[in-house]
Amino acid sequence: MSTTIIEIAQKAGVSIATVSRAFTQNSSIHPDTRRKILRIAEENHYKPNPSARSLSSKRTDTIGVVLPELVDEFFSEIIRGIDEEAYKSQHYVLVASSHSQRNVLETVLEFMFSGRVEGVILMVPQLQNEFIKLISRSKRPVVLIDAPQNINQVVSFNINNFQGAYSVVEHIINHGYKKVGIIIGPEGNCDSDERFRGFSHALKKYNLPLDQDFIIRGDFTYRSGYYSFIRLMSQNKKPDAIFATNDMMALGIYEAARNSQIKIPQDVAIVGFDDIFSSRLLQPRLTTVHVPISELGSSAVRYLFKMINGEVDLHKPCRNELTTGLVIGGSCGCPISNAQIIF
Amino acid sequence: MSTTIIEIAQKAGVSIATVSRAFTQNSSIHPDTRRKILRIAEENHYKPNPSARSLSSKRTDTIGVVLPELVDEFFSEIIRGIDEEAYKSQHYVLVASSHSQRNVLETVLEFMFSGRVEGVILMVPQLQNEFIKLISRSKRPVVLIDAPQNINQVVSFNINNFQGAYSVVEHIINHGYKKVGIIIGPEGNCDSDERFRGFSHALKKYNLPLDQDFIIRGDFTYRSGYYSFIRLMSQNKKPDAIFATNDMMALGIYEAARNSQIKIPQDVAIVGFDDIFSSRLLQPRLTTVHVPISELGSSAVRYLFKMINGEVDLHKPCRNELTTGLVIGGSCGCPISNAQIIF
DNA sequence: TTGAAAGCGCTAACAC
DNA sequence: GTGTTAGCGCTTTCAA
Repeated sequence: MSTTIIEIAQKAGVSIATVSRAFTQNSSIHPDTRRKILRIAEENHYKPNPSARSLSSKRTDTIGVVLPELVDEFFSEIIRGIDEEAYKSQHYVLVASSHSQRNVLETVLEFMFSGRVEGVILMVPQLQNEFIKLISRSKRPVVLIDAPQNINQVVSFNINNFQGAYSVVEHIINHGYKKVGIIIGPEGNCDSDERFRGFSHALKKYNLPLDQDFIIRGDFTYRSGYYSFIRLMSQNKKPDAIFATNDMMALGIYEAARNSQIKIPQDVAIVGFDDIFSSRLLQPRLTTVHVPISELGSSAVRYLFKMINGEVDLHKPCRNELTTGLVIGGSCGCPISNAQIIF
Repeated sequence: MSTTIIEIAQKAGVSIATVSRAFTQNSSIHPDTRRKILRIAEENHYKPNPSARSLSSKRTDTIGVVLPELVDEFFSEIIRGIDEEAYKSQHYVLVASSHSQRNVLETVLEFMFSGRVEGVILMVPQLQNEFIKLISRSKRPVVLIDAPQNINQVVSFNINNFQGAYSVVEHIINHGYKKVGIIIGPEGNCDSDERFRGFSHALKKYNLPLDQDFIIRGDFTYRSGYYSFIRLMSQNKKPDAIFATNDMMALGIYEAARNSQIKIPQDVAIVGFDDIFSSRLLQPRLTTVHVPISELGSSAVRYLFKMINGEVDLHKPCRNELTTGLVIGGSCGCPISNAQIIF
């Protein structure tokens, strides 16, 4: 077959153990011997066989990533963050996006119990109890991305949805709007829930009422933004500002507004959440909450490695919130130029 | 450690060979025996150890995917296509995006020669000869996504850039525009080259001159679209239609046009290429070329499996072009409503 | 259809 | 610092 350790050992005139040592970091071997072996290995295109290596060492140099089906906008950014960090630590990344056809739980189980990976980064929108139990018992480290607030038996990295929502809503309140509506996300979605909490908290802080007529449930899609806006604005009692709990719905709102000749922000102010690329193209530019996506991935990996290396306790719960930022556009009523920033 | 084949063999009262057979597809084993073994395995949370398995069988059930750093818009779609198809064939997907800091060649080599994967899907924007040689000698199958037209020693799946460009340019020519400009992509980029070929061919076909003043080099970025448009339109001799060789540049064009009070399509018609999400938000909607992204990934994987299974020759070059589609918006002058389609 | 046994290529004690 | 050797957990002949 291909070159093995034996061949290299023979050519270098050493034992296979020594060849092995040449390829492992912390092993006592004479620098000259190592150099020689590595040279010969190079010449013979020799690479240690990963299967053999991990069979005897129990290490796989691989981490698993389970991603949900939907979050398109995040996907590439998250993976980028993960891959970059994994690469720094010389690890490979095994991905699995959890199709509808696929049983997510099964995939995770497979990942965790088959010994294919040393740890798992898990991102599932609706986290069931089943998972939590599994994770908290797992012998392999698992780090969640975007875990519900109320889950506290796990390690997770999250966007600070509450703070982000609070600050963007506070921003519009400071503009003087008093009838602030909200289009929330799908039921049971933790991001949506937290963003709603931030919204409510801001209203309360500024003594504004939480009007049920101004709360509409969307599902984070463009389409639902479109129709939710129409519903909100066709009531007798109309909001003067709307917080779309994600940018995608804000895009839908813009179209609906255009179609019904409603001016943003003159007739109604709009703010979003996520700072997706497309939202920068809107006229006026959308005021929204910036989310540090790739950081979410890289932080998760960094922590995962700490767990793998035993620097932190595998089962010590740990919730981490990444700070969001406010992106000011013209949609909230701020007097900025309509011209876009060239990015 | 965790459960091994021996334990299961004992509990089932059979030899380890039989347990092994229960887990492999084409092996002669009594259905009852298999059922029993699988049940016991399930009860004991037993999964065959992948390293051990591939050490003795030479199979890894894993394919490698090397992606370039940039193509964000494609990234998630491509991976989705790949993952879905790989999942159907019970394979895992090992990804590596080739950061600038990383030596792509090295990664590919690692993938191909370390025995970690059974085949590789490779997507690199600028393909050097070094690669081609490597691939055509490789013992492991390699499928390229988006390979230059002139490379014919490899297996590749590509967008039919020529046809796509031809048809969208033909479309504007049919509108009666005679002074058609083009903003091309970065030097040496094969997509850009082919799109330019399609453009030229259409002009020639309809006896329109290929005016050097109407050819500007961009680099596929928003920014370059912006500035290239300004350059084109500040000449004395202005084009009456512009083919932006990707949508991202068309987005930049729209902003530049807005800033300089140039009306699309009244003053100048614009068409793009790629059909990215953001382009659907433009007013008027951009006429562009739709690209079957996820199909690119899944077709590549399907073919890779054929190679892995020995159904096709590893080194028989094979170029595949996926058909593009025309997406008609208002930017070319077509009389469609400004209202967007709700998608 | 099943079992026995020889590896797959490497790592990690343990000796020297 | 280096060699010897016993596995790691599985697949796959070969026999029965």
